[in-house]
Amino acid sequence: MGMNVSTSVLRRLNIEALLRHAFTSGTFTAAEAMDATSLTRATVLGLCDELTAAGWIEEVEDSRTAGLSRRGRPARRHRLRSGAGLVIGVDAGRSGYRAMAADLRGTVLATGRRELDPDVVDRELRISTVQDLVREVREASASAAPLLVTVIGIPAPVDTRGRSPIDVGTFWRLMNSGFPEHLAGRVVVENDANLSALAEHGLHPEANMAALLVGERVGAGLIVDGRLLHGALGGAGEMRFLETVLQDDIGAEGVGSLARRWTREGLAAGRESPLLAALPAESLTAVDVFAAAQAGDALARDVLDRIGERIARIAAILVSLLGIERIVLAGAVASSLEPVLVRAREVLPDIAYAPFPELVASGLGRDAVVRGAIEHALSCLREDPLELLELLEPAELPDSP
Amino acid sequence: MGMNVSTSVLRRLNIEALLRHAFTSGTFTAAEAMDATSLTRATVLGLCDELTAAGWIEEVEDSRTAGLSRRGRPARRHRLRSGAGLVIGVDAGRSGYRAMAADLRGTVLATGRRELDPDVVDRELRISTVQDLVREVREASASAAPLLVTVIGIPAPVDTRGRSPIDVGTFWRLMNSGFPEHLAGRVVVENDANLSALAEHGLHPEANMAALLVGERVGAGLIVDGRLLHGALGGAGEMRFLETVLQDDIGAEGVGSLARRWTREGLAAGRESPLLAALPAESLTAVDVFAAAQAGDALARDVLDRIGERIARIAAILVSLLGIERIVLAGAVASSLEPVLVRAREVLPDIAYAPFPELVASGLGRDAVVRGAIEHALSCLREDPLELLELLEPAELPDSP
DNA sequence: CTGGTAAATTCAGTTGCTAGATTTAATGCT
DNA sequence: AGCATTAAATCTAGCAACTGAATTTACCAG
Repeated sequence: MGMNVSTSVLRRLNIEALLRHAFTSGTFTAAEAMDATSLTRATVLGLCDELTAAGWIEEVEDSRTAGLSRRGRPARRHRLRSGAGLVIGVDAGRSGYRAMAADLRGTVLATGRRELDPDVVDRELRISTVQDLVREVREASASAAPLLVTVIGIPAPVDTRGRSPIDVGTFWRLMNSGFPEHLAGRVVVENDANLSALAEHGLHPEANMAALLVGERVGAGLIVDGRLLHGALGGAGEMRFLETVLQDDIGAEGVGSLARRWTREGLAAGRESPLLAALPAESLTAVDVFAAAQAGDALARDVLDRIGERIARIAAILVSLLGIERIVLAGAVASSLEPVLVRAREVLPDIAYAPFPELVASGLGRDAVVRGAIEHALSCLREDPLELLELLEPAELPDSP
Repeated sequence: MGMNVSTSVLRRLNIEALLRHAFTSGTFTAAEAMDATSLTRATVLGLCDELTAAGWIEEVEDSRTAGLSRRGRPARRHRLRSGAGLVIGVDAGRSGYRAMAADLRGTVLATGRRELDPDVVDRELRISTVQDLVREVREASASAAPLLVTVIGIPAPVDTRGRSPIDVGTFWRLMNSGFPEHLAGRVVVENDANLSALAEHGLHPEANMAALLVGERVGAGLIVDGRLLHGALGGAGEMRFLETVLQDDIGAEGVGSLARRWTREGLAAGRESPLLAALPAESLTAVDVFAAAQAGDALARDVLDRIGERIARIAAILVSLLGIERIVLAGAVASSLEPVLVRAREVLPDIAYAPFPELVASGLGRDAVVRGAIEHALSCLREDPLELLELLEPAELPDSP
């Protein structure tokens, strides 16, 4: 059809504003959109009709049927058509991948996962695994909607342009396996801790917050003044400095690693711990330590306390240097972290100044990164709805369904 | 005078784009503006005429007279009229104020200063001093141009909205003395270290850099991903965490303070230092220590080395946690800091990982904050040229020629 | 003086918004 | 049932402001 190729600047601007309103608010009336876009009713309704015809929004029950108004002519109501597009989030971790497909309202339609041998260094394999997984969740989502954005979280620094630095080994390069070139549509690569931060930010928006991804290593996703930080070479949130600053050689080791290390050291130093001593030292995990502490084991409790103190130190730095108000600990062990956090909150007043940051454990568990990926995909859309709309334009916008 | 009150959205947008181009590029031709704004020649020239009539831009010698083109009809050239507006920057320090007035191209037209007793706690006095000083530099600038923006740098945390937290004492509140309510026009309050960072950023733009203001206390201005960080309560750049992290009670003490402290401690511990021991302990300053080190005094050199090591620790944290690439040390002592920086660069490889940040001393000396204030004022204009244009509109933009 | 180049100017044509009048949809009161 | 009331949708003319193309201007070189 005769859809003008170079749609006027103004028109684009207005469509964008309306679409953004549709993304942010749920269902909306013309009057609300008029407030949001400062356009006339005539214009808003005209655009709504067009967007409806194009399939981006849909008309829902009017305000009276919905019980929202009593007098006067009922207002027509529209909302973003959740099925207008699909987004996919992938947590491309070291030892396994998780993916989710969601609609435009963030409703998860399908999930999938793959295990990977963390020690196998095979770029091709990682790429094809992600390709497979994306195809799988897309099919499982049973949605004919076009795939708008795919966000991939990787355990390596990522700069504002999605690139990872060349590290001494090949690890980062392996993790950031050039996904955009090997997947269809718009692909965004982001650091995993950053995505956790976005996930938590989505649940509880706060302008200055951090997510600490505490698995085998600690990595932070930092949100300051409402924006995610990347830094040179994507280095923001890197925690190696702890090594020299805290004058030990522990550095950025995470909860898993520290729990094992300090338990072994304690046992080697002859500490009594019937529960932990009974376990084979080689297969000892953080989960065992948490369980032992729960059961009252003194060594286990000490270990968790030390971990809590370390978290508190990190918190003290983040709150002072960056004005962080809320720190969320995420990762597989997040749900067990409460005893660690209790200790951290306890010592914080001794090593930092008020106001202290809120210290909480993530409720998202293993899904934090994937959820963040979905969240990020949706916020890309919210920020620039037109760009995406144009990505598909060839087939789109012609005739009403 | 029939200028439509609600000038069309599109028109505003285009004027803004053109004005921004005028701010960023120096002199420009219609063709350049067409590229920048993606408008037609007809439109660009129309807007140029209007803006010229309104006094915001001016026509300068054409491209042939300027020797820029040989063939064809010479292109008309325009540029921002530097005299169209005035900006003022103030460094409202604890013990004295400095101010500068500059035109729209950043050329300094006048400077002024006032000394203040740092121990006098008098809000009214501080306000009236700034009012005086602003009036003084404005008059000294001999410019009839309207004052568009005044930026004031203060030694207290300032959040994104220009507010300082209520501290335990009244110091911060005293520093942030509600200037916007007591000065004419648009007034922006910003932290002094942040302004130093902007000053350095203006001279040598780098997306990830920090300014360390090292006077009696250390404070950092942090620029990450090209943006200044503020954090909750304006706390970003706060260095108190050093106190507990480095396990000493020195905390955020600056070069001046540390030089005195460590020299006294050295002397008290019986270190030999004919040069420094000769000076009265009470009036000893950092300048004396720098001079002694220059003259070969061993104690003085040790003190400077220790300061250098401390700077290196801070650098190690900033580069790792935030991906900072360049750290500029600013403040009154900046010009003497080279020996400190030499030591800092020397130890950095031992306590941090490559790539190391560039460590340099500011060349701006005592003017760093005021310069940053001017820089910030101009970038406010660059970001949103229309807002300012509208602030004065009453007399402006009346009839078409 | 003429041809060539590159810009400025002019002007009709078009887009897409706004403002205001009119119409429509529903309820409540008499 | 009929009519007033409310609030929205729709229709219409009017207009601002941009684009595109044709035309004119400015200047140089030969």
